[in-house]
Amino acid sequence: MMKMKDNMAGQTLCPVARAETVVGDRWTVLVLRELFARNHRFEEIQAQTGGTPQMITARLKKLEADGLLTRRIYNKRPLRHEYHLTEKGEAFFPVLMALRAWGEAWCKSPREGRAMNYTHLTCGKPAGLGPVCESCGKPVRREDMVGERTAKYQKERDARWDAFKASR
Amino acid sequence: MMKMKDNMAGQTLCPVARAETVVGDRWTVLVLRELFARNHRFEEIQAQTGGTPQMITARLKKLEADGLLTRRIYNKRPLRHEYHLTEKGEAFFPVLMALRAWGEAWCKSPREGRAMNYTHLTCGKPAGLGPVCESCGKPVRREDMVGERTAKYQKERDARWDAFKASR
DNA sequence: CTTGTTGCTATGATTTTCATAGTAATATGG
DNA sequence: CCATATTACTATGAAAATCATAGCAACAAG
Repeated sequence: MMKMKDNMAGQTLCPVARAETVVGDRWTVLVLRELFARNHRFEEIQAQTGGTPQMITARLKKLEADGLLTRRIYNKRPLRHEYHLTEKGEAFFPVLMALRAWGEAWCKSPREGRAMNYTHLTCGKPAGLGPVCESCGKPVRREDMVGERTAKYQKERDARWDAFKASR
Repeated sequence: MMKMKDNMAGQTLCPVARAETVVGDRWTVLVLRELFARNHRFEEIQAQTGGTPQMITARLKKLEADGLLTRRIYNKRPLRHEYHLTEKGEAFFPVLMALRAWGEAWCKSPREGRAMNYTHLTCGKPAGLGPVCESCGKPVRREDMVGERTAKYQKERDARWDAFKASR
C-alpha cells in the first residue's frame, strides 16, 4: 500500500520531503494525535479519528514499519495489542504542537474557544500555544506539561465515543 | 476535488484536525516549502516538488481558497501569475521548521548531511534545528533568519531543474 | 513563420478511499 | 450451555483521487 513515491524520499536531501513520506497524510497525523492523547487502543483511535477500520489498520501498520510506534500485547487469547509511541514517534511532538498552534490561530473563529489548555509544570502556569512557555519563556517539552481538555472539547469526544459505540 | 471530510473540520474543536483539512497532504506541504523558499512560479514549484501539473494546480487552488496564498499577476498577455504566501500562509512557518527538524533528526542517516543551514541574524550564529536559536537561545522568527542550502542540496535542486527542463 | 517558453487542461489506466457488512476469538450473563 | 457482547480487525464493491503521458493556448524570439 501507499506507494506515494517512497523512493523519492531516498532521492532527496530535503528533510521536509522525507518527513512527508512518513506523516504526510491526514489519517496518520490524527492517529498520532490520539497516541499523544494516550489513547492506545484500536477502538479508541478509530472512534476519535472517525476513520474506517482499514484506514486505521493501514496507518498503524505503516507507522509501525516506519518506527514511530510499537505494538504491545495487553492480552493474549484473544490476542490484543496496544499501540505506543517509540522515541521517534515521541519526537514528533513539536510538529503536532506547531500544527495545533497554527490550527488554533488560523483555522478557528476565536469564539469557538480552545480544545485544550496546557500547564507548564516547571513554572506552574499556562504554557500557551508557542514553542516556549508563554508564562516563563522556557522551551516546553512534552514531559513538562499537562494538558487538559476544555469542557466543550471533552464533551465532543464523549459524544463521538457514544456515537461510535451506538453504531455497533 | 478533495472532499476529505471537509465538513468534519467544522464539527470538531480540535485544531490539529482543522489544520489537517488544509495542509494534511504531501503535495500541499511541498508546495508550501517551495513558497517559503521563494519560488513563486508554477514551473519552479512543479519541477522541485515533482508533482504533475494537475496536482500543483489543484493544491494552488485549494491553498488560495483556504487563504494561505494569493495570486499576483507578473505579466498580462499572456496572463501569468506568481503565488505568494499570505499572513496565514507565513504563519505556517513554525510547522514547517518543526517538520524539518524532525525529518533531519529521524528520517536521515547523519552522514547524509543537512539540506539547509540557517543563520540567526539577531546573534549572527547558526540557528540550528529547534524553535529557539541554538546559539543564543531566543525563539527564532522567519524574518530573523537567512537560510543557505548546502552544496549537495543545491546541486540536487539544480539537477531536478535541469531534468525537468530537459523533459519538455 | 518556425521554434521556444510558460502555464496549464485532457485523457484513460491505476490506486486509494469510503461506506457497509461481516468474521474471529473469547468473555459474560443467565 | 447458549445467546449476547467485546475488540480488532478483514472483505467487498462503488466512488474518488492520482498517475503518466500527451496536448494546447498565448505569446516571444529568432
